[in-house]
Amino acid sequence: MSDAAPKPVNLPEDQDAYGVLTPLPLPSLDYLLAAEDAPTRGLAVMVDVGGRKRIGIVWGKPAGIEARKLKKANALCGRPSLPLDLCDFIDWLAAYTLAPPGLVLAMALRNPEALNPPKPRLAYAIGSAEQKPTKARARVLAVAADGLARTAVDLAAEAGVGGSVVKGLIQSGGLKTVCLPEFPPQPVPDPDFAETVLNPEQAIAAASILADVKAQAFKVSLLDGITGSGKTETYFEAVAEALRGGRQALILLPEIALTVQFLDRFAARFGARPAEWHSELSARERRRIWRAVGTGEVKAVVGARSALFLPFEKLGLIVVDEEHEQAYKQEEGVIYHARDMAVIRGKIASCPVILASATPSLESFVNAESGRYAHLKLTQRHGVAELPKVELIDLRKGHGDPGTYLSPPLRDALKNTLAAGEQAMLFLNRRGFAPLTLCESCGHKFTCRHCSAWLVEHRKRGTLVCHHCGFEMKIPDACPTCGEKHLIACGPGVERIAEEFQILFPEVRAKIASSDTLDGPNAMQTAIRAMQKREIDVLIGTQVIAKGHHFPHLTLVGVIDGDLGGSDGDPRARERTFQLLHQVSGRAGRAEHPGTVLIQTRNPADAVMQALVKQDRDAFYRQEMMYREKAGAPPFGRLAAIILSGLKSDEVRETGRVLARTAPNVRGVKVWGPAPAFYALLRGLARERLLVQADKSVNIQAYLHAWLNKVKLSRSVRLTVDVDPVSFF
DNA sequence: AGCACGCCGACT
DNA sequence: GTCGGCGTGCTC
Repeated sequence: MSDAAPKPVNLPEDQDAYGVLTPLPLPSLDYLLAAEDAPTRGLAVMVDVGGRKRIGIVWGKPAGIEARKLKKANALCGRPSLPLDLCDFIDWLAAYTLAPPGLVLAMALRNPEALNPPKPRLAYAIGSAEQKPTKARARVLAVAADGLARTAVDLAAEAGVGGSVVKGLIQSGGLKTVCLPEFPPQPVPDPDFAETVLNPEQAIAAASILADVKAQAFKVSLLDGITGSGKTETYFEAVAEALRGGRQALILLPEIALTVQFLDRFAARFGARPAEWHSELSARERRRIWRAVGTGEVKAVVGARSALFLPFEKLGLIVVDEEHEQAYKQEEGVIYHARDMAVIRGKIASCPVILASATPSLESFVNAESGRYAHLKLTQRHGVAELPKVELIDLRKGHGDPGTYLSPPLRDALKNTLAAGEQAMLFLNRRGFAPLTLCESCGHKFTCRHCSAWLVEHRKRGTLVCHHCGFEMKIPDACPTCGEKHLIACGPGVERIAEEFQILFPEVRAKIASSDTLDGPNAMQTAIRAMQKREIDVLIGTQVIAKGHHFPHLTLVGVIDGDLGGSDGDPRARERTFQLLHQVSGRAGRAEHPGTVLIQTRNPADAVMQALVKQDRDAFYRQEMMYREKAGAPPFGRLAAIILSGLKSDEVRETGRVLARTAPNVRGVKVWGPAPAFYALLRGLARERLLVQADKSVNIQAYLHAWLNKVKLSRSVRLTVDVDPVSFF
C-alpha cells in the first residue's frame, strides 16, 4: 500500500501496521508486517487470532490499535494473493448484504489449501542404467520406452506389475525421477474451433455483445430469447471473443442446470470442456481450478453461484444463464443473489455481463425496458415454427369426481395423444403422494416436529417426510391424538397423479421424475432418458421435467394445478408461476408436431393464465410492473427481511418485539412485523421475521446498520439480514 | 467462528 | 467437596 496510515508511536522501523482480514466473522484486525514484504492489499499472510493460526489477507490500513499490542503477520511468500477486484467485490458484497466482511472472504477462501505452494508430482521416465532383464521389469521398460513420464502408480498399472517392480527400477536407475507440475495442464478452449451459423437476429445480438467484450467496459445486456431461439449459441460468440482477447469468461448456471450436456455443448463449440465449479467438486479439484483460474491458465469457467468468488486473473465476460432462476439466491450464511452480484462483479472488473432467459426476472425486464440494460431479443424458434397451443381447463365447472385430479378434458386429450402414437407429460410441482395427512375423526394434521411444515406422504416408501429438514417417519396407521384409524391423504403429489394415471391407462408405460432420489440417485435421469428413447410414453414429474430437456415426440403437456397455492404476500409468486408454467409449456411440440398445453385451474381469468393462453408475455410483465410500482414492491421499492432464530421461541418473539420498537422512524421506510416466519419452526429453530420496505431513494443498508447496531441482543437469538429477499419462507 | 472464563446443578 | 453445563466476552 503506497499510502499506509501514519506509523503509531514506538513502531519498529522495519515494520508497518496493516489491517488483515481473516475468514472469521470479525472486522479486519491490525498486524505488523515487515516493510521489506511490501505488503499490498490481497496478499496472503499467516496470523495468530486468539491463539490460533489463520490465513489472513492484507486488506488495508490499520484501525489504529496501540502498537505494542500488535502481533506479527508472516507473508506467505510466493503464494498467490487475491486479485484487487476480488477484494473490492468482497467489500462491496459485505456492505450490501450487511454480512461481516470476513464471512464473505471465507467464501473466496473455501479451500485454503489452494493458497499453499503447489506440490510437485513425482513421475518416472526411462533411465539409462542397464537392468537385470526380468520379465516384469521388461514390461515396465516397454511401457516407458516412449520416453514419457508417468507416475509410479500409472506405470505399474499400465505394465500390469506390482508397485515393487517399479520401485526397484527407480532405485537401480532403470527409471529416472522427473518432477511434474501438481496438475496436468488445462485444456485450452479454442474460440475458433467450430463455426456457428447464426440467424440474422442472433447475429445482431451477438454483434452487440461482441462489441462490448472488445470494449472491455462494464455493460449489462439482457439476452431475452424464447425457448429454442439459440441463446446459448449467441452468448458463446461473446465467450469466443473474450478468449480471443486473452481474457477469461465465466458462465453461471443454476446448480441444477450444470450438466454434462452443457459441458459437451461447450466442448463442441470450443474443442475443450470448460473448467467446472460447483459444490460436488473434490477438495483436490477445487484446489486445481482455483489456482488455475488465479494464474489465468483456465480460460473459461462454468459454475454455480460460488464461482463469482474465484480469483480471476483477467475477467473478460460474465454470463448468467437462466437469470430468472431462484436457485441463484443463496439462502444460507451470507445471503446474496448471484445474478445481482454478477452485475457488480462485472462492474468492478470492468467487463460486460450477459443475463440470459426466456422469461426474465421482472427486475431485469424493467432494467431492459428503461434502457439501463441493452435489450437483445431473440424471437425465432430454431427449426420448429409453431408455439404450442395453450388451453385452460376450468376446474370450477365440476370436472371429474372428487378425489381425482385428472379432469375429463385432460383424460380425453391424453387418450387421443397416446392413440396417435405421441408422448405426453403431466406436470405437478409437488413431490410425493400427498402433501398432507389428516385424521378424519379429530382433524389432527401430521406436521414435522422440527419444522412447522406438513409431512408429505411418500406412499412407495411408506413414509411421511418433511421436505425441509428431511425428518421421516413410517406412515402410522392410527392417529396419535385420538387413536382412530381414519387417516386420509389430502391433495395430490406426483406419485398420486401417476397412480391415477395408471388406473385410467393401465397399458401405457409411464414413469415419475422428481428430484427426490427415492428410486436411487439416477432415477430422474433414467426417466428422462427413457422418455427420449420412447421406452415410455408418459412422463409425470415436478420442476425437474420443466428444464430444458428435448422430447421430440412430446405433443401434450398437462398441468395438474396451474394456480399459485399458499403464496399470499409474496410479491414474486405470480411471476414465478408464469415462469414455471411457461417453461413447462415450452416442452410441448418441439419437432415437426405442434404441441398442446392443457392447464387445470380455478382462476382462468387471472392474468397469469391469460398471458399463457394468449402467448403474450410482455403484456403480463407490464401489468405486473404496474402492480409492483403501485405497491412499492421490488424493483420499484426495496425490501429487506430480518430473520430471528433461536431455540427458545418466546425469547425469539421477544427479541422481535424489542427490535420492532427500536426501529428508527425514517421517512420512506416502513417496518412490518415481527411475525412468525412462514415456517415458524425450521430445523428445530423458532423463527420470526420483520420486513423492511423502503422507497427506492432510501439507503436501506445505512438504515439497517443504524438500527441493528443500537440493539444488543442475546447470543441465543441469531439475527440474519436478507437484503432483497425472494423467498418468503 | 472458536475459545476461555465464569458461575450454578448432580455426582465420582 | 468437584466436574461440567452453556451464557458472555474477546480475538489486533
